[in-house]
Amino acid sequence: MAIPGTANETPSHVPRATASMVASRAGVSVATVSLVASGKTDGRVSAETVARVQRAISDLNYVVNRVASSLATGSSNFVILIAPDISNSFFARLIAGVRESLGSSYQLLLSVTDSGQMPRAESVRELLAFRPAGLLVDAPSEQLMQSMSIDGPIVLLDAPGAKGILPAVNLDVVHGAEALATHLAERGHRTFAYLDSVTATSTFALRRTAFLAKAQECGMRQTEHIRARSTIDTGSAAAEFGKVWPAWQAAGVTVVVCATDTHAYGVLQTAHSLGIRVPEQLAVAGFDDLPFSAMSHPSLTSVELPARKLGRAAASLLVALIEGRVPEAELPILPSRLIIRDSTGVHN
Amino acid sequence: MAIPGTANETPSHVPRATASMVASRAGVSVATVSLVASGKTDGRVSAETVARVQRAISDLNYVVNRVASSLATGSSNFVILIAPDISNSFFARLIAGVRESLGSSYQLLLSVTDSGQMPRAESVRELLAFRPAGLLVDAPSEQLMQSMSIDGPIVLLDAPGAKGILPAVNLDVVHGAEALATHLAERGHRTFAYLDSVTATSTFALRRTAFLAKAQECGMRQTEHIRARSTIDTGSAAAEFGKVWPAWQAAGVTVVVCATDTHAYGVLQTAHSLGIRVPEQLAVAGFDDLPFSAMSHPSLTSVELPARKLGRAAASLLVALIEGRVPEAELPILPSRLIIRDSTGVHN
DNA sequence: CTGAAAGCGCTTACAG
DNA sequence: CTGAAAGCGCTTACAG
Repeated sequence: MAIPGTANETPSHVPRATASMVASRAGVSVATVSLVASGKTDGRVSAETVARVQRAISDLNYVVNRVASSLATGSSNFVILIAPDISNSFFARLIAGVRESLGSSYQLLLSVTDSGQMPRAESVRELLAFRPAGLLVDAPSEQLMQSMSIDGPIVLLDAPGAKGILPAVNLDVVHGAEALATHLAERGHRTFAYLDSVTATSTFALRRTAFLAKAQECGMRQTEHIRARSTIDTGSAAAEFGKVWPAWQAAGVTVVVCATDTHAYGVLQTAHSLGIRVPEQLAVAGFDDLPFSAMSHPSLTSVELPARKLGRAAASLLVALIEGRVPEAELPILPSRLIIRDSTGVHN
Repeated sequence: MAIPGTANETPSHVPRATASMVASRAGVSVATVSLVASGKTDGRVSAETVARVQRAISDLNYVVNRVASSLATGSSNFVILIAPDISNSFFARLIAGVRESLGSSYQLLLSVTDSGQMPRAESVRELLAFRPAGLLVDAPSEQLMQSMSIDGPIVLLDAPGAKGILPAVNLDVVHGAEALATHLAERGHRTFAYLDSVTATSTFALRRTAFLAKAQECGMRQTEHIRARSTIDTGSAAAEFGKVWPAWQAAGVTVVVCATDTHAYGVLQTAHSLGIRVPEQLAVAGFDDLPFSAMSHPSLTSVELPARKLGRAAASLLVALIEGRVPEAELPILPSRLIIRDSTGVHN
């Protein structure tokens, strides 16, 4: 079979039209073509000329070469969002929010880091080499924040450690984590375990420390074997939980708190296959409140994080920076909310 | 609070270093800087000069401006993947596969269409204006395939209708869909309903038609109210199922087949809240075999689609096209596989 | 209202 | 081994 568009079929690559081709077809200069193509004709180009150029543009299927115009103007119209893990509906909502604020003025392009990896300073530099109008970096590590030099509009998302280093929009993870600790203490839990993410993202550090602090304040205790880690992946979390459960059980653990709902799903899965009853024998909770958490078995108690608002706020701050406007002095901190469901249901 | 890096703090934007700044610091020409920066020095630049230029490069933190080099060479080193819906672990695997084939030679950037939308021809053109090295388009509509002009390396993924129009890598959805129909017929089902995606993606059309054909061949029948649609979203699917269930029930439907597992989760959710027992009263099945399908309640029967392999095959074809190599004549069709779980468990 | 020309920051023959 | 120069396709003052 001949593959369409490849060498074994004579591709017939029509060379892309340039402004000068349009110019000669319309009988004008490239300067005029540029004006027409970018809609800057008001009081500068006669209506008749505009019409003639537009005809030539559509005849030739001309599209302005963004590479050339970026170079000429020193600016571009796309924004890159660097995200550590995209296989998560948290991101779908985040992206939707970013889109809302970006509107039609900027194209959004995503750069996804490899699974379980953090965005690296090196890849940020490579991306910057494309000269995006701005950069959004989700959940960067402390290290990345330190090593990033400010040379262009950039906004961090969900980067609680960014204070004073770079502009950032954050979630109020702390209140949600505290509400969770209080809730568990009220249900009578005394010994908990924490299943963390392997990445050194500061949002995860904050989720953990905020929960731990409040839990201790409420009289809950941790044992030596209190903490385990896995990548943000149901399978890995399930395996990790299976490995540490014997030690946790021996230590009297009655509730496992997970860095993300995705981790929690893994715990539910292994608990189910080991015959551990949830929530009677073991309570489980997570962060994110992914849509699936309402329908897992049992449904999952989770700290809801306002992903869409986060995206919206971050992108609108970025646009302000790009356009040289001074953003409102106070950056919003978006509230989190505890959603109580069956996985922490009984135990009193 | 002063926002770091913004106008209210005197940003101190260090202007980015250019090749000519490096050149004057190292006491060489920009041509030589270019050679050193791109590693083309073999037998062309003396070791001593190379070292001197490299010092200047690191002193000034110089990074080649990709915009300028793209314009100069007429080519870039990034690939854009256009995807209709990313909030789905199918994509995490697809992307991982694409990455594997792209290696370190090309940067991958994703462009996500709005939820429930198909990639539009217009946005493809806008993206092309950035002059990527190549384009990957996942699950395009028939219409998009028709209207896309071949002017650069492009590969479609999961586009069964692309035959002969553009190069594409496809999944063998048909066998999986047929296996599902056979399985359901063996379980004694006679009347089925189909919950489809709203988008006009050809992969969804193929899933449906392949299933329908085989189901009829096996003696199953459809009623007038056989088909419903929703976006690829658990909540919408749940709502849609709730709306059509009375009609389906009246028609004697005993099994609902869904275009994606995400749809199926919605059906499970509504079934649960309506007190419909799955699988005793209603069997449910989907396509994709997302990780969650192994742990939903009940676990979900699904047609597994090899996302990672799809990504790998598509990207390696694209790289071949970019580099002007003639790809193997025969494009692989990647096999699908029926995974039978509890949601179609009994009923005999 | 329109065009000639400089310049964005690179790369690549071409001379030397 | 090294540099001067042209050119990639635009945009934007500047003249007219």
